[in-house]
Amino acid sequence: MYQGSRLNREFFTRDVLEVAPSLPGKLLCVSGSNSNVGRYMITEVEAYRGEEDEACHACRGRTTRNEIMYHTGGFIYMYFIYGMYWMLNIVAAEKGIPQAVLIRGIKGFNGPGKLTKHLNLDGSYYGEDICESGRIWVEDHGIKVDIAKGKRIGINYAGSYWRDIEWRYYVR
DNA sequence: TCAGTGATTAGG
DNA sequence: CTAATCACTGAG
Repeated sequence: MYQGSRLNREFFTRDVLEVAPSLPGKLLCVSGSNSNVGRYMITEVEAYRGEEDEACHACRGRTTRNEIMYHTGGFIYMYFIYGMYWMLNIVAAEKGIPQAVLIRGIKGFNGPGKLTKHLNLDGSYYGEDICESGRIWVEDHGIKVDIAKGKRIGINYAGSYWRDIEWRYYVR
């Protein structure tokens, strides 16, 4: 079976506006408890970019929850929302710059809450290094996809500039 | 449109 | 300690 190349530190330490649009078409790989590996094509992501971004969790500075966003790119930021759902994010940029990509959809399971539930991703993945981890990583299989972009979802509390900026990228 | 559901956060 | 909030989902 063809093994794609694993995305490395160099890939994730770029600015989130470079990392996010290059993720749709890549394969999210998760090692199950039975040691089988599931591979799922990423179909939709959103970029959250620094303390100035009013929709970013780091917009009010560093907290216990968003601490990992300040690490160098490639670490996983998981958080629990609405009492039910885990959200999967991958940290981007250099150390000290809080940026992350929210994985909103994979082929067959669109919706950030649905995909984490299906893949059994929870808080135990918080801080996992997606460049080195044995249970979650991302591969490039050379799949070419047509990327579209639009406004981010569910951030109506943010000011109009941040609410309307088109930082959601998805497979057309 | 709206409720479910509980961690996180700011503020006393 | 309290109360408000929330990068969602599914039902009506």
